Amino acid sequence: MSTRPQNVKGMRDHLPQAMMLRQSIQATMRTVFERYGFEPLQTPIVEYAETLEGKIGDDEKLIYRFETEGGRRFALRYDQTVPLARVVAQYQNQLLFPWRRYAMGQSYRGERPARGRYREFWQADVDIIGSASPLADAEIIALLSDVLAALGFTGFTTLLNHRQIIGGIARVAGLPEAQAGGVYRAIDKFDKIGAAGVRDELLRSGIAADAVERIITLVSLDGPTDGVLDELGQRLADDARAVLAITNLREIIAAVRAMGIAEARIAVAPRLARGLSYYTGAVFEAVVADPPMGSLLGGGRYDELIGLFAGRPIPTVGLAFGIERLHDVMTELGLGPQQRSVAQAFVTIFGAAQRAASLELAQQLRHAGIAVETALDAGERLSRQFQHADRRGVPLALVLGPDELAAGTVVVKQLASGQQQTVARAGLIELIRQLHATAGPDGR
RNA sequence: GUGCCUGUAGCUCAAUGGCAGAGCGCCUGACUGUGGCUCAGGAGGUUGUGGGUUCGAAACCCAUCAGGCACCCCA
Repeated sequence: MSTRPQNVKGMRDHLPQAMMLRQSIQATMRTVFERYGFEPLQTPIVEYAETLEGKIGDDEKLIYRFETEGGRRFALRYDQTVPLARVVAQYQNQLLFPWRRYAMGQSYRGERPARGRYREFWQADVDIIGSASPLADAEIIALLSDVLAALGFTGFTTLLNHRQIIGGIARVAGLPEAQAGGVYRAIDKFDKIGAAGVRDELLRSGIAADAVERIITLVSLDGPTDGVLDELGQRLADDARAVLAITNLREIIAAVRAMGIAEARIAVAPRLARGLSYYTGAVFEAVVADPPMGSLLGGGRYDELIGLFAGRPIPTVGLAFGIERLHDVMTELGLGPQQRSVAQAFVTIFGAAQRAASLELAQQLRHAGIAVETALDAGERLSRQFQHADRRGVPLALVLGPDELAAGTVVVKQLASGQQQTVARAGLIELIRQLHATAGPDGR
């Protein structure tokens, strides 16, 4: 190995500062997921290539594949939904449905990396497997609202649509199924290129002008949830599947309201198309206006995918949080824990004569549940030890010198302010906890 | 996968074909029980990498790697 050290393109190293945020994101999610009764599941990153092939459509070229000497073909998972389908099929007789499970882990896609998009990325998936009830959809939407709120987001909106509303729009415009895919892709860009841009794109793809206008009118619908649904109901009244879809959305929204989700948090958006490859019912995603970032999460109902593996229909609704995007956006917004160090206190070593006593003090604190970093060089000047602790972002430095040892006390110095106090050993743990509890927003 | 932009010290950036620099950061000391401030001094570069053009390349050309932006698609 003489080459320069270099991480693989599109795959990130997460240094401690970033990891503290990532771990807090995951811990927050785990707490909320379990509060909604979801159980953890973990599956291997590697699957047999055949398991993944034929499930996600044209994007199969993005799957990382490799082959062993013996000719076994493997693939890195592309998402956590297909592995879920495999697990459901494989352990059908051990699982109780409806089954709520969550999974956090990395997936891999050979895409061109960009901001908020990486070749290795973590997702947190939650799914309710084996229920067609609109209450299941509503549970997922309520959960995602709680997760985003718990992470500190205040300005997010969950956009809702339904696969059969989009399908109905295409059908009402008189488009054959073959042309529908292009229409979906065009209208999904609505937020990016606007109504005029979508109109241009549709016209350029050869769709008749009057059909284009009908589509634009429908996908431009915006405003209060019930108003949009009423309007859709009138304009799509001739399409039976769309009518059912609208009823379904009304049921979901009624349940979401019953769960107390604020009206401002949700919006019916006929322009939301998403990757429609396996979605069959409601689809949703959450977006923040500032900073601009693609969707933070996306999901929907897919009643057929798991059946491909299980051999019988298993209706499922779920979503995936994009941990990379949450991480990037939260970093830009300054959300999440601001602490720079996991350690709450730094135990200095005054000199060789106090080394043993300092180590003993550190252990005493650790066993009391306080995260402690110690100095490692008894010969280092105290000033250097303070400097090191402060640079590391440890809020407190403890000094156990000859005077303190003689008096049975410890000096506790708050590095941010420089204030220090001398406390009896008996009161030390209480003082540290107190200072930690009253620490400012930067953990100090 | 396609197109465009960028890459110089740890970081942010100068130097437009002619001696590789600044600010911040870092190290040492002033300061042997107290970091940040101040002052003095110091270290740090294969100009992403490889090739080419040229008397001479950080600069121009080609390739490659990495990052960003727009497509495509998505978390």
